[in-house]
Amino acid sequence: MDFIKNSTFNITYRKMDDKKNPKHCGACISKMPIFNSLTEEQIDLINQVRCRVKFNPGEVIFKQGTAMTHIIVINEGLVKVYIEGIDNRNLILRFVKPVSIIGGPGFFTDYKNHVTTMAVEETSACFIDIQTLTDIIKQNKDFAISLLQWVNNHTLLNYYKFIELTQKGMHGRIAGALLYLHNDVFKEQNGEISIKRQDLADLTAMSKESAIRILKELKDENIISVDGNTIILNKIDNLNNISFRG
Amino acid sequence: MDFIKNSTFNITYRKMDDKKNPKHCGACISKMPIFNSLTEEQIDLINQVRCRVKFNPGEVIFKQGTAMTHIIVINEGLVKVYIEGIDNRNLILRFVKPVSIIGGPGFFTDYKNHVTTMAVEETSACFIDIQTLTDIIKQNKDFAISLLQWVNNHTLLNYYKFIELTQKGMHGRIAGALLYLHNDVFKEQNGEISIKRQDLADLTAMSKESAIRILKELKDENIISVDGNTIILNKIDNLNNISFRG
DNA sequence: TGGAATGATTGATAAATATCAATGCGTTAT
DNA sequence: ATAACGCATTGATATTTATCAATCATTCCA
Repeated sequence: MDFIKNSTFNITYRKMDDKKNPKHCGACISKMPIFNSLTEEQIDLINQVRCRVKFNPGEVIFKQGTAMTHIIVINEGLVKVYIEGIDNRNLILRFVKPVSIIGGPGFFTDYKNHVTTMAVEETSACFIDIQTLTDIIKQNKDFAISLLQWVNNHTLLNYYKFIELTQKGMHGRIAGALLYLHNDVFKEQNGEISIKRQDLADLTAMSKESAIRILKELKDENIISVDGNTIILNKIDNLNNISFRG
Repeated sequence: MDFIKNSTFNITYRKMDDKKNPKHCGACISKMPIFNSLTEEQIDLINQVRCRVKFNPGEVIFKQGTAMTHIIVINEGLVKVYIEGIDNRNLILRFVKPVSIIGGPGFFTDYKNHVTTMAVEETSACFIDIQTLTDIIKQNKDFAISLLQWVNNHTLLNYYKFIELTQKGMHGRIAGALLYLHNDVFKEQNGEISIKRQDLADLTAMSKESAIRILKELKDENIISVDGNTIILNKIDNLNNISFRG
């Protein structure tokens, strides 16, 4: 099971990320409230069908437009979830860190991926096929309700994002994005976050140059410190004010 | 049941909208795919607990921030669903016409209304309490899946809206909004739609003056005709082009 | 070690969009 | 009738934001 035979080239190679592959995925699942209602049997079933894969930074996990055959659980690393929009412009919806599930609005609708998911750091993810998941949902109504709760939570975040993107100026959006990264993505890292300029622009729906300029202003006012992709938030209160004022 | 005693003023008055109140709500429910999987008993239950109310234009049905105690079904009229954002600016998420259900992301999460729903035309709506609906969901897994499908469909529309609002210029957004109103809201009305200027601005996340100016340009090019709140789409292809180009 | 590629930065400029103020125009209330 | 109100319109202007072009730094690779 841990070794895969590639018959085309007649090579036996070790399954990727095998060393860190825990014996049973109950450990991961226990960290996600959405799976609270699963029975032992259902967890076992997931454990049997799941497939763990490692991705390097920049590698696409799901591509927008392809068939949605699996959902994934991020075990390690960091990924960004974004919509590929007009003229090669992307809109980053969120960053996802371990341990979290990534689904999509294609589930129960057209079974397509409507976003692209890309590894930002070295990432390992478990793939769980839609059919298994559907079977479990049909067996377990509490799990269905958990899913509804999960989706509704995301809808709520989308509502906030609508206001963030359409009713705030660039300063407010950048401050909001930095706070989001601090509070939700790079927690417990002492106010230190890490993001590429283009990603910051894609997260706030502005041009890269504009994002850089706002960042520079914040740096000049000592509200943040910048070193490459690392940004240190020196004055959170100040950022909160800027974000709030818009 | 059709008459309500108001004890404070000792007046017996006819329940609003009583005349048009159908005997049983099966008729409405049959028009909404989301309710396909309900049993006769479950439809009867909804029929017993629902409460039909009429609203005048401009009246708020649900107010953002209040407790979410019911979902509604729009039977007649037209409502707008919008987020109340910053500095009294609103963002209209969608218009809803009969027969459709209006829920919200508060369901299964914090049980609050995260949007405001307002009647645009004279509207009648049936209120169904959350508890009854929850009971039915727990009885009927297919209904739970229908709900998931419904929510996911809305998420997908929200994704389109993200791109619409953040990656298109004002011309594209106005054209897109006019086409949305034509295709989804004022269907089968010969290309004639009706909307206030402020609502068009709130739908496209721009100032009212900007919306008016774009509208005037389109009128000067004979792409649309304007008479008060009535707008006639003369050249749909042209609007599609403008919307597509952004 | 010298490109070549990638990403960050800056300045100059143009384009997009909002704001402000004034006016007009119906409808409603007194 | 007249005032008051809400909504639409227009012009002038200010602000916001994107684009373009050039430069710089860093890494990676042959």
